[in-house]
Amino acid sequence: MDLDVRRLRVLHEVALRGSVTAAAAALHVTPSAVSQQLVQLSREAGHELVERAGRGIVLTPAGQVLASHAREVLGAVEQAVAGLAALRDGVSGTVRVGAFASAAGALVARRPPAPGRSTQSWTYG
Amino acid sequence: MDLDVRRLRVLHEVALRGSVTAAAAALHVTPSAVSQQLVQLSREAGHELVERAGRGIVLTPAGQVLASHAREVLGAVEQAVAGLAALRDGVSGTVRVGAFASAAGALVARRPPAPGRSTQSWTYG
DNA sequence: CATTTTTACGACCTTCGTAACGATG
DNA sequence: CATCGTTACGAAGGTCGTAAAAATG
Repeated sequence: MDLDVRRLRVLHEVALRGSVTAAAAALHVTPSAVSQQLVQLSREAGHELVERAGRGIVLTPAGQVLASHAREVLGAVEQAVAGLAALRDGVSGTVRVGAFASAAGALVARRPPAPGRSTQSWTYG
Repeated sequence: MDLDVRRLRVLHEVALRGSVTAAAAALHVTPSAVSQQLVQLSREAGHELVERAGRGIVLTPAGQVLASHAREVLGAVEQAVAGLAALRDGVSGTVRVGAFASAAGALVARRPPAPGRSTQSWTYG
């Protein structure tokens, strides 16, 4: 039981758009896939996350709580991806820090890695 | 490409323990599985994350950066799980907020949900 | 009856362990 | 040569789409 990112994204999208169909369209999958992921996620979470309301669905309180946490997780993942992209573009990194020290410093508004330390993580982007 | 939580946990464990074998033991899987997950993760990340150093391995700078972000993601997931557990134990939730208002207030050291709002997330545990 | 969600089912993909191999001190 | 990491490969499990069914206004 690991609360997979993919499933959390599904829940987030359902919460955001208010329907399985709309979430499926946004995620470029079928409503069937979204529905199945929700079943699996609620099994993992130990709570019913959505319930039918008329022709659509609404999130249960547990679903709203988990959706809120899902946004945190997705944000952290997004930051990780941004960190890798920054690394790829040479904003950070061992070798290029010296070459781009001043430019990087202005860009990130943070101190560059201390000399002698081969790597250091700081705010990028 | 979604930077799966399971794979980030593998990287974190490798970073923490300094070897594939030790990480595999901690995760109750074989070194083969850890090695394959690292290959897949580095493919997704677009960076080499580890490199052989003598008989063991060391993280590359990119690996260290991603491992740092992995800790953020894992922390967020952990909070989500804690949130669900708290919900299951009745610390939060729509119906029980009124009944346990003062106890919950003391327990969480935060204001309880405003009356009239059916749900609200705040610090628990 | 149109729309939305869910379920049954099969094809495809992923992941793991075993076993063999390669690398290193 | 003992130990650590990687690769080949097959079995087991997971995920998705199609199609059919169920629910609702």
